[in-house]
Amino acid sequence: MQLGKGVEWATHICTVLAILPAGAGISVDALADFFEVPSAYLAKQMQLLRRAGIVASVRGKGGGYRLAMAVDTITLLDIVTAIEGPSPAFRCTEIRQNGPCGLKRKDCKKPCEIAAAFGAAEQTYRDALQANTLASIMQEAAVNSSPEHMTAIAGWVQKQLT
Amino acid sequence: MQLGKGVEWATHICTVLAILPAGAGISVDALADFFEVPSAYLAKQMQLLRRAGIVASVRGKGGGYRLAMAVDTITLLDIVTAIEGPSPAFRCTEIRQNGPCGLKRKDCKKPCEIAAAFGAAEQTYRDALQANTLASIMQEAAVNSSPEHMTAIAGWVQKQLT
DNA sequence: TTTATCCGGATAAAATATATCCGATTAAGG
DNA sequence: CCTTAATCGGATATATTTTATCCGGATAAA
Repeated sequence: MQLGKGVEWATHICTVLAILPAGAGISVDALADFFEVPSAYLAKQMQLLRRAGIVASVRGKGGGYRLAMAVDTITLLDIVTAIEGPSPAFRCTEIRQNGPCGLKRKDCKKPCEIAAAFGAAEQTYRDALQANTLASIMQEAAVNSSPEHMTAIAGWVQKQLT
Repeated sequence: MQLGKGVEWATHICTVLAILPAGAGISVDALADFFEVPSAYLAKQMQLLRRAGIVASVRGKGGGYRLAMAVDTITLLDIVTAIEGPSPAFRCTEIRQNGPCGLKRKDCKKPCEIAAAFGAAEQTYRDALQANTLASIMQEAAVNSSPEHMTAIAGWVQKQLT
């Protein structure tokens, strides 16, 4: 069970978009350079974020991506769902309906105990992700980072806008 | 992010092994028939369970698989870890060390806030799975199942032992 | 018009999940 | 001892997903 790389990329990128001046955008190529990830593939992940309403894009020269929501309303769950889709990790194929002792479909309106347990566990996972907003992530990062690093990032962002 | 089918299969199969008379075993082919899953592939999953110490196998005629641990000591987490391996779903590739503002490796002894948040969320998931033992799953199933279904399964198991 | 940028689809390579097969090994039973 | 039944382990094959690239089109600024 693995999350795609896009989840890590998208989350880090949201933290960069979060420090953009209001109204400004930044290009996919610039973001790809910043993290040294393939830009063509990153572009795909950015489109997923856009379709989820997390970021917005502006076409044409001087365009780019910016956040489309307030940082305290974007959660890690939002990002994961945007990139990975909403389908749960545990796939119940209803094998209890198979074989010589298989149950009839009408007797399977409720999920089996196993599917229920996995579903509940995944819900705790989603809840934990939802408790982390982009704002809270950035606040922690601000506490843990050196001032030099933060000014370096701010300087790089500034340079992209010229 | 998806769990393999083996997780579902293995969990259901453990519930069948749990109702075997002490010391008895059941073959992979019989288990595959019971759930209508491909036996050759199921055999692979059973080997993973065996290497994890969850089940034991007896070779030769009359052999087969049986549980190797008490039902109240086998958790869903044990089964998932046996089948899927121990590696976490979120893969941190340390992209904070990349690019023009990349951090030095020595400044990255602690995981970043993003990796930490995902790690904590996965821990809640594992904790939730660990809270479900095979015993508790079977107790719930006993409450929810019809007596007819349970006797049908018991009868099928009996037939395999002859 | 030129340049920069996102959009969407087509395509392809790589990795993983799914599935099958077969020889080796082991044990029960005649 | 010999045959038969059964698992083990490795090799192999197929399908699906992930990762990645490319290109033509749309859009907007200079």
